[in-house]
Amino acid sequence: MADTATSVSKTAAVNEADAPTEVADVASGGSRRKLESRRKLLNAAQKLFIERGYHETRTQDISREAGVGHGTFYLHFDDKLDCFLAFTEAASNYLEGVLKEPSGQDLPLAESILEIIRRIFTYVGENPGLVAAALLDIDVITTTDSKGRKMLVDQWADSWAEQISNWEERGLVAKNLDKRLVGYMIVGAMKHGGGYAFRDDLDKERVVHEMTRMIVRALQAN
Amino acid sequence: MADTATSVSKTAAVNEADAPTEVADVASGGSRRKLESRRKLLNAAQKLFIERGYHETRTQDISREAGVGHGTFYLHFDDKLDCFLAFTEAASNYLEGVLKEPSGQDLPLAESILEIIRRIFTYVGENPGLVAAALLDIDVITTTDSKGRKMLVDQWADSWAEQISNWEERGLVAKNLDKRLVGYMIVGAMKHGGGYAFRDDLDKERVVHEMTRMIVRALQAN
Amino acid sequence: MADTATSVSKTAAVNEADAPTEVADVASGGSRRKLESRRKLLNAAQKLFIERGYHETRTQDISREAGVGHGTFYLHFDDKLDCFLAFTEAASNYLEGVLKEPSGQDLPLAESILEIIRRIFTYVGENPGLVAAALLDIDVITTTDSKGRKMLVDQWADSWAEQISNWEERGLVAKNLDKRLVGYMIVGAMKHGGGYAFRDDLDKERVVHEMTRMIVRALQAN
Amino acid sequence: MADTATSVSKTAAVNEADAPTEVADVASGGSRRKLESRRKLLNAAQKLFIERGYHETRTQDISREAGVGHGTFYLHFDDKLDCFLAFTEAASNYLEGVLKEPSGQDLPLAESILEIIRRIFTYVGENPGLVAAALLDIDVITTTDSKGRKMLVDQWADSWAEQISNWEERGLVAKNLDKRLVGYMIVGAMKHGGGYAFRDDLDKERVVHEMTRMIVRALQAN
DNA sequence: TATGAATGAGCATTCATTCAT
DNA sequence: CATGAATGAATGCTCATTCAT
Repeated sequence: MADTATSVSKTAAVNEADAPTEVADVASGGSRRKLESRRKLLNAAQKLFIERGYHETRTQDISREAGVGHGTFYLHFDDKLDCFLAFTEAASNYLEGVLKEPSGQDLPLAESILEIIRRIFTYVGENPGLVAAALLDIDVITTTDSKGRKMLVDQWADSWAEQISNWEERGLVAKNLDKRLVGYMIVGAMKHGGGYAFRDDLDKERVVHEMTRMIVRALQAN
Repeated sequence: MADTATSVSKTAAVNEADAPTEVADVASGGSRRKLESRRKLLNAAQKLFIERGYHETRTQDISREAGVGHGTFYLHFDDKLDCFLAFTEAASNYLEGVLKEPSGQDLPLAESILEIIRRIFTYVGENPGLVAAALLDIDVITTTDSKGRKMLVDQWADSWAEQISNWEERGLVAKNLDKRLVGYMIVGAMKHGGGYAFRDDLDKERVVHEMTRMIVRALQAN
Repeated sequence: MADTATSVSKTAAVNEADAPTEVADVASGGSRRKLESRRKLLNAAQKLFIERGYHETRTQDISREAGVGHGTFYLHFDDKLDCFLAFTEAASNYLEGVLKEPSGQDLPLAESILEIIRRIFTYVGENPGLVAAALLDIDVITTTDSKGRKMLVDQWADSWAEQISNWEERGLVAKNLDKRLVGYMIVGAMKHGGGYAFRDDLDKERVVHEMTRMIVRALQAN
Repeated sequence: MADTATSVSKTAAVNEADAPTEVADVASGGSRRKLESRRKLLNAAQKLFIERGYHETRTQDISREAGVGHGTFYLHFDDKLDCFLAFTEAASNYLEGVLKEPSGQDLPLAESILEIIRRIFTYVGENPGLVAAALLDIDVITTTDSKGRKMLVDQWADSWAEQISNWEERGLVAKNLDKRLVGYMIVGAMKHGGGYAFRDDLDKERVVHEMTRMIVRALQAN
């Protein structure tokens, strides 16, 4: 009776029960069914957004791919963007996590960043296209939309800014940087650099190292 | 009276009035009229793409804004993307130019880059939103579309790659960089960093310097 | 404790709370629960149909407003129209009653009609919007629908026709009237006149008198 | 060359070029074509709104029935209601006209009203269902909608109110009537009475006379 | 009985593109 | 060259109704 958990698809965990607010034990009857639908939808959304991009994906396609009725889509999402953002959320959460728990507390900067970037690339590798899609199409909508929804780019830039503050306090990076600006620059660099590496199928390890080296240098004090 | 026409998309001034000086040489009667329409359309396109983005701009709006019949639009552009690319071209040309003629031949790297970035920001400042729009919405379409049209991001990344090769030969930057990758990273950094700076109205001079410093460091050998 | 239930749609009070007195006679356990649901639904329906009209009211809204599951709606009504008609019934019954028992048997016509109209307006006043809504939206569906359901307008016109026959026999109104036609005319006049009076918040007493006067005159022999 | 006129479908003139604002002589090229489309659309709308009512008529059906592309519909009307109102306009105009030019200036009231009602019935007879449809479905939308569009019922009640004022000045009707209220009552009476007469195919002449008699009496002073 | 998740036909509306004039 | 009316496939979203639990 206790802890039925049902923590659906874990692992690289894209669309797992998205932060089961209510401690998620039972998920009795209908609730379980609903969760199941949502998961299907999210999986389908992931697949299609990645393959085709935001504008080229129809809400109907998502429903069909998910194998549920089209009405069901709107049972779970307010609108198309809401679905996109939900799809994005997993990536967002992971990416944020990667930055928040800088592996070893006292690693030198270079190693921290290497670790971060390697993790990101691993994640990206395991969730092919996810990040690329999540980051790319996002521009479609002006950074923050009318309903105040924040795009992944912005969320991630914030995370970087925070992490850089962190490093600054520990004297690892140059002082007086505009962290936000730097955050955006790094996100942009990784997004476009990563996108290119992905498309042209560059050697991952090399890319990871090259990116790391550049970012480390860029951040250094001297 | 002499020296007419052809000035469409030439220098910093993208589609500016270009004072339809008079009759004159190259352009035959009809051709001049055609050029005039195209110019109007491009001006309108620029305005709208910048204000609203690619997807939020209708071809009809462009025609209306330009004050020409809607059919005229398709007299000058194959399709909507063609128009977007034409609008983008001015920026592309300028941006490429900025990178190709690194002001003084023998400036130290830092100064070259400062110069480049300053020029870009000046250009951006003079053509508000142009670059932002040109770079941003582009993601919408997967980098290179079915007709093989290349997006500004890619063009520009290429330009940087070339310039970096250049610097490498002169021993100004680290060796063995994957120039393309670095090109994309810089473009991404500038795009997102610049976008943020623009939106939050940061102090231009400061941004220019911070960006420069970061890029210079990132490229340096040691 | 005696005399319970069944009071749904009985008198002036349409779906009022009807103080679920206690257990008691007729209604078996389950039945009482069912009645309770139905009452909630009818109250919600009344509120919403009046506030928004037929087409602007969703069956889902009714269920939610009633605080019952949406499935429950279809446990009590065949379809949306069925619910609308049930809501309408109370008004219908009352209206019919008003016409059937012309208070004093031997009042002069003018007083009978005054009485009728006053009662109607009182009823309407006590059930704000009820009649208006019940009468108005009805047109939406062609007078008598495929399932042979009769709209309030028609029912009421019939009642008037009957009553006019009555008066005719007693020599109070002109002879040879097409009673049905007259019935419809009166209903129409009251519906639109009443609707206007309601919307513009005219003085009730004055409206009652003016309507009475007009209808009395219209019916008189000479 | 002068006066090309093309005064389309005249007669009981439902959808004729709807008040050709610009004196409508030429209607050169495209303009003529556009007018033609609009007429087709309006004719189709009339047919369908009458046959099926507002809610049961799809904008697509109208386009198909008109033999034009569906997009064309929105070239001529802002939305579905706009189309309905346009369809209604002809009736509105005619009805208003009937009331505004009370044939002989000095006819006795009974004859004026007889004339009015006869005209209306003739019009209705010649445009089967038009008025019925125009008046009926209208309730669907709360009298005056969000865009401030006024329904036929209200327009017509206004016209009657005006005409009654007129008669009052000439001492033909009772004094101190609330003309608006009376206007609505008459419209309601005619709408529902007429609807009934129409549905049950009553003898027109008899209905006209009976209605006239009732209205005349209702309005008289004594 | 009650529930609410699921359904899918249906709908108003948009917009890139074509083409007769 | 220019025009703008016409087009219709496409799309996001709704909602009355069903049904498994």
